[in-house]
Amino acid sequence: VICPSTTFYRRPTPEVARALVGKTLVRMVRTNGRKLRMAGRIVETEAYGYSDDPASHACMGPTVRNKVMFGEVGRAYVYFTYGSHYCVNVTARSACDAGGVLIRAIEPSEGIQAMKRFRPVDEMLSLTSGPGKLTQALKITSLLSGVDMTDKRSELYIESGSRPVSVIATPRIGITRATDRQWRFVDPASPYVSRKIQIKAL
DNA sequence: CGCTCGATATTCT
DNA sequence: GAATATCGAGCGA
Repeated sequence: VICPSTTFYRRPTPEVARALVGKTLVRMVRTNGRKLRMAGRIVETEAYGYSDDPASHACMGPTVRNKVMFGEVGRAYVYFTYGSHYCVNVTARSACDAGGVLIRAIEPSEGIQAMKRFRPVDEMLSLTSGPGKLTQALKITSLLSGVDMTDKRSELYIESGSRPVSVIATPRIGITRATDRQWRFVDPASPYVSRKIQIKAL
């Protein structure tokens, strides 16, 4: 098992977002000298980029919060929103400027008991089927912002996974600008996608 | 089931 | 002061 390198992330952000569907998100937690591994298959992503993307945190230029998006690719950009939720991105872009890929949902594969401890829920399907849910289940906070996700030694990283049979592009969710862009990428076979796939109006 | 609405704090205007 | 890359309780069908 290998980790996609910085080369993988040095491409147009929507292309990276699409390619990340099927990869494995890994979270290592150290507790009492023990290593605990939690992992899941990425089934939903969204691309955010560029100064010409009005929906992106980066569109107004670098600030204290978003500066990671302007740094090296393949790093974690974690932010806090709506007063109670964290969201995790991987930085990615082709050339200058900025960009990142929001990880919106994963399908749990390893360390499920641990995830349930960090995020107690009745329904298994509610464990990691959303950007704020999966960060809680994997114990991801802004303390992890900036970590190198191309490195196995990190507490949070991405491994190569299995290629999905198909990937569908839809408009992004929860934003008010640039809603026409098809920059959300979903594995339609997974029950863990955060919302039903929108059918195009005829 | 599906939809509406309120919580809550960090960030930027 | 306003907005926010969300979630879940509460309601009605």
